[in-house]
Order: sequence, then C-alpha cells, then structure tokens
Amino acid sequence: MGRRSEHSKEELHILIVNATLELVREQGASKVTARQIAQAVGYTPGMLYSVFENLQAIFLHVNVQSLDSLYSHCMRAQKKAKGPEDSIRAMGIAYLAFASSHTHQFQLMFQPMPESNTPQPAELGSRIRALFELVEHDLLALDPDASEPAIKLGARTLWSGVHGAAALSLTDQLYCEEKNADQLIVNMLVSRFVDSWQK
Amino acid sequence: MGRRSEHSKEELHILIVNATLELVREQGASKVTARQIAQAVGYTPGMLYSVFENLQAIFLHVNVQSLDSLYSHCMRAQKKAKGPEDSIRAMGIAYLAFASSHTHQFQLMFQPMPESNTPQPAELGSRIRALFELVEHDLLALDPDASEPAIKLGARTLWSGVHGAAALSLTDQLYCEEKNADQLIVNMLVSRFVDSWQK
DNA sequence: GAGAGATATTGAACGATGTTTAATAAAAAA
DNA sequence: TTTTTTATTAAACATCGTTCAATATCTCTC
Repeated sequence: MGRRSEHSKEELHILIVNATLELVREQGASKVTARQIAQAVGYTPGMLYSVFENLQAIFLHVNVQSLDSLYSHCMRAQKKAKGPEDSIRAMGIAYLAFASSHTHQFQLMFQPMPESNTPQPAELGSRIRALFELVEHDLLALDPDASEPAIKLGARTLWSGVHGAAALSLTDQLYCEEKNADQLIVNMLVSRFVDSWQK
Repeated sequence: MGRRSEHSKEELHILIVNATLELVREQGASKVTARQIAQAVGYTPGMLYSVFENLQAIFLHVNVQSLDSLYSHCMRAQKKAKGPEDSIRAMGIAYLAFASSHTHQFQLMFQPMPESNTPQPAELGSRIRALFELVEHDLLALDPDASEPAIKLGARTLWSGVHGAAALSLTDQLYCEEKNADQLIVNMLVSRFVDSWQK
C-alpha cells in the first residue's frame, strides 16, 4: 500500500484508457467495471478517481480512440478509391465493416451518454467533423459549384443513411431477408444520392 | 405481508409495464430501478419477478408500447398527406418529432439490449415490420412496376436515413450549424431518393 | 363455519456496483 | 536523519438486480 508513482499522471491516463478499450472490445461497455479496469492496470479502483472524474469520463476517452480508428478506416478506403462516387461508396462500406467488426466500440460511441456534468473531451467533436469532411471533399469534387452549406448538408444526409444502416443492422432491426442487407442499402443510397447530386 | 391478489397476473403485467413506461418517460431507462417500479405499482421488488423474468423483460414490453405509439404517429402523418411523396416526407418528419418528444422511449427502443437469454417478445418484430410497410406502400404507389425485393430494400434505405438523422440529432452528433438540421436532412433525403426512384 | 392446503407477496438477505475518504507507505525536501 | 508531502490503498457507503424462506391471506373440503 502506498507505493509511489512508477507512472506519471499522463502515463496513467493512457494506461487506463488503453486497458478500458481492450475490456470494452472483449465484453462491451456495459459489462466493464471500475474494479476490472483497476486490476488490468495493476492498481486499486480508488486510483482511477485521481486521474478521471468518474467512469464515464474514461469511456469518453475510449470513444476518442475509437473515432480515430473509424476515421483511418474510412480514409484508407477513400485513398484506394477511383473517383468521388467510388470513394463515398467505399467509405460507406468501410463504416459498415467497422461497425460490425468493432461492435462494442461502435455502440459505445453512438450510445446516448447519460446526461452528466462531466464535459465531453474537446477531441470528440473535431474527430466527428473530420469524418464528415471526408465526405464533403468528395461531394465538392462531384459538383464544384455547390454551395458550402449544401455540401455540408449533403454529407450529413448521406452519412445519416450510412449510420442508420449500420445501427439498425447491428441491433437486427432491419428485418430484411437478404444477406448483407446493410451493404445493399448503402449501395442503393449512394447510387441514388450521387445520381441526383450531379443533377 | 402476504396480501393476496387483488390483481390477476395479466393485470399486474399491464400495471407494471405502464408504470415503467411512465418512469422511463420521466427519467430515462438507465435511471429506472426495480424498487421504483415496485413502489409505483404499490408492491415489493420481489413481486416483479413473479410476473417477469427480469428487469430487461419489462423494458422490452415497454418497447412494444413505444413502437405502437411511433407507428400511430407515422400513420396519422400518412393519412393527412396528399400523394406518396408527401406521405413519405410527412412520415419522416413525424419520426423525427417522435424521437425528440419521446426521447427516452426512442433511445430505449433502439439501444442495443445487452445480450441475454430472455427472448424478445414476438410483438416487437411485427411492429417494426409494420412501420416499414407504411413506407413500402408509398414506394409501390410511386412505381407500380417495382419488384417486391426492390421495394423492401428501398423502404429500408429510406428509413435508415431517417433513423440515422433522428439518432445522430438526439445525441448531438450531426455538428451542423443550421437549425433543425435533422428536418433539412430528411427533406433532402426524401426529395433525392424519390426523384431517382421514379427514374 | 372450522380446519387444512395452496399461493401470492413480503422482508431480508446476497453479491456486485460506482464512488468517497481516512489511513499509510514511500518519495522528496530539509 | 528527520520532516514534509503525496500517491495509493483498504475499507466503508449507498444502491443496484435478484433470490428465497417465511408468512399472511385466499380457497377448498368437510
């Protein structure tokens, strides 16, 4: 008891978030407990509260990491693509793939956080915006004359569809016979949207 | 202690679900406890377990009620509408309105339930399907020659967009300057989709 | 009606949860 | 070496979902 810091506060921060991320991946956020996290980093539960305000704050920082992963998945898809429409479609499919291969992280990211006084880490907003910007870039390429508000709205419209398909597919609420219904949906969505985007 | 049934098991079922629904509306599902529900119906927590397997089963039945509400909201919107495109748009807006006026119910419905052995009540699937059928009906009216799979896929594509907009808007993850961004999104989505649907 | 049997409901317990805090052991300063 | 500071702990707290023996009331039988 009382062992003095082998790790700085910043190191502990990273250690805790990484351990929690791992636990979330394995079990889902709802099953991860403070005692589990503490054990994973080799400390006592009380220590967590000298680094974070509460458990929820830890989960929010896990979300920053998850958003980074999701972003680079989509960016990789974009890089491989030939042309803007292809890019949007590839990113949509990548988004679906991330949702189904990192289910627990995805659910934690888009789960409504119980309202609390702990503020969102500032990183969160900027990462989501960055994701949207990937789509905006392609939409601008498809129609260089489009106004900025129109492009922003277009990107969000498109991405609401992709996100909705991912979310409903994860919770088995699409009730569609077809295999890979989510991919069919994203394909249809992108085709039709891009079609009418170019007018 | 030991007061004998003034209510049949079916009556208790209804009593419990209604009380829980009310509590969910007020506080959100995550804050509703077994002891609260028991107190609201004038019993002891243990009694709940003679009617339901566990708390989650109660919440699933709350979802059946919520889906019924959501369905009738959308259906009312459809009835007032003039023509299929208007109908789809009106239902989309109604869906958004329900999400923001019944936030806690909406979040409970589309929250991933922690995997458990308690089976979904059979009512749930049929109600979601009924919702989709409202959209399918309008899509068929727009293009009577469309195949059934195409219509089903179309309805789910459209509704993924509407649902995604509602979900992201509720969690403040649209990051859009415009007021009522969710409504703008649904409008854009429906316009462009219907446009290309009729070819 | 009285007594016996059945059962709906309770009350109290269990283990686990997030979080707080006084005690303490170890590092740093003197 | 002694003193001061502080990171970490161990233990406690209130609350949670859930279980179950005990029991008070109902129902049935005679």
